[in-house]
Amino acid sequence: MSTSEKSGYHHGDLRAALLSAAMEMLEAGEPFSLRAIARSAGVSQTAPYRHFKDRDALESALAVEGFRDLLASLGQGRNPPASVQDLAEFAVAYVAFALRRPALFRVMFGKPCDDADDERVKAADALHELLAAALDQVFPEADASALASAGWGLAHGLAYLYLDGKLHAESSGEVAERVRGAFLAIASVGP
Amino acid sequence: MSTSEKSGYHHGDLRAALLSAAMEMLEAGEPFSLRAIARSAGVSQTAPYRHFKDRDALESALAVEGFRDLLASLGQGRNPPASVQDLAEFAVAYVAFALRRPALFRVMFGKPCDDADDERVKAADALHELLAAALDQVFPEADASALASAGWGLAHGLAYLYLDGKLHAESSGEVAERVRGAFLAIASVGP
DNA sequence: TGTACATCAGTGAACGCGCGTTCACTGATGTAC
DNA sequence: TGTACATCAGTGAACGCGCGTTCACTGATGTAC
Repeated sequence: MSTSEKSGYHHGDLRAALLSAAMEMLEAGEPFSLRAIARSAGVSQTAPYRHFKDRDALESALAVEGFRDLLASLGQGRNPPASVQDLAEFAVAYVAFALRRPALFRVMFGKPCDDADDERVKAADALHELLAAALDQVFPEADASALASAGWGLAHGLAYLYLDGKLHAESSGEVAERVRGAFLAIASVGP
Repeated sequence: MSTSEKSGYHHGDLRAALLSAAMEMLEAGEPFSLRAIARSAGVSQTAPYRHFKDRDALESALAVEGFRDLLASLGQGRNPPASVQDLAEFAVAYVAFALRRPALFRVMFGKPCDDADDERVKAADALHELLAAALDQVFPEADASALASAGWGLAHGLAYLYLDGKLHAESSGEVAERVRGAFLAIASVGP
């Protein structure tokens, strides 16, 4: 951030360049390493250490960006949810994000949060809160926390099951339909 | 299997010994590699190649064992489910398994199934079918497939969220309670 | 305005690491006659 | 029963790999006087 703003230095803004190179590599499904990123940013393999303490730091920065993007795609073009159907669309968007950017999704969630990285923890929490707020809006009388965990868990689990090939679908449209169906099915069985 | 039965050979049953060494290492949270497993089985580092084509083959064998164990712990000491409460206990058991054997759980689910490995695919399918059957038993009139995906997704997602530190709980008892709560909460909101 | 100095971004060579896999081999077990 | 042979489980050395990280460095940018 602070680094990103001064430009005109040697490289201009290596930090941002490294992050976007890393994103591209993740997107392309290439294996992710400091050296590869440096290479792809056209810079010596030790240059990243100017901007990131170590591999983990870079990974966390990516995760933070990922959480922001995910939040954005959950929110964009959507009114506050008012019905179970609206909530199902959250799940659909969540799974779609995971399938659109699988490697990034794995980086975001793939390891226990290091409590050390404030930004990362905050970004994950923001997601949780968004979901809780959405559920609270639709079911103000229910236990929002339990519902939020359930909604999140459901979307998250379906995302991973599709990602890991345990559930199968032909197209992204079919995935969306299945996710919607699962969400509505479980929300309507009642005790 | 065929190999496991003849004993009195050089080692007796290296295949089984390697698998159980691998399990122990996973259980102990140690990084998993062919060499480490060979070492820990007290055998030269190339010996495993007698029994497993490559790393993937060994990993798949572990996954298959894992699926069997998971199926067993879902079934054991349980009558066929008759209510939403019973189903919630499935989810509780599922998440408990994941938290009890996190590294194994990641091996089981951590990568797209290679269609090549029949046993592995079958083991994963067996799990899916068990869940579908359970749900069908409780809600015979509903769309069992959508419900099964939902139930599985919910349990799977909660498992990963706890595993990756995105949800937190003090004790395994608390996890169980939260999972149960989430499951019952979402199953009772109705449309 | 010009010079001397401090700061700091990026370099290039090198370290040690464990890994998966191959190869030609040794030596124990089982089998045919 | 004993010998000759085939089979196959396990050995040991070696390959090439990319990785994260360190180190002392160079050279460009900004700053004080």
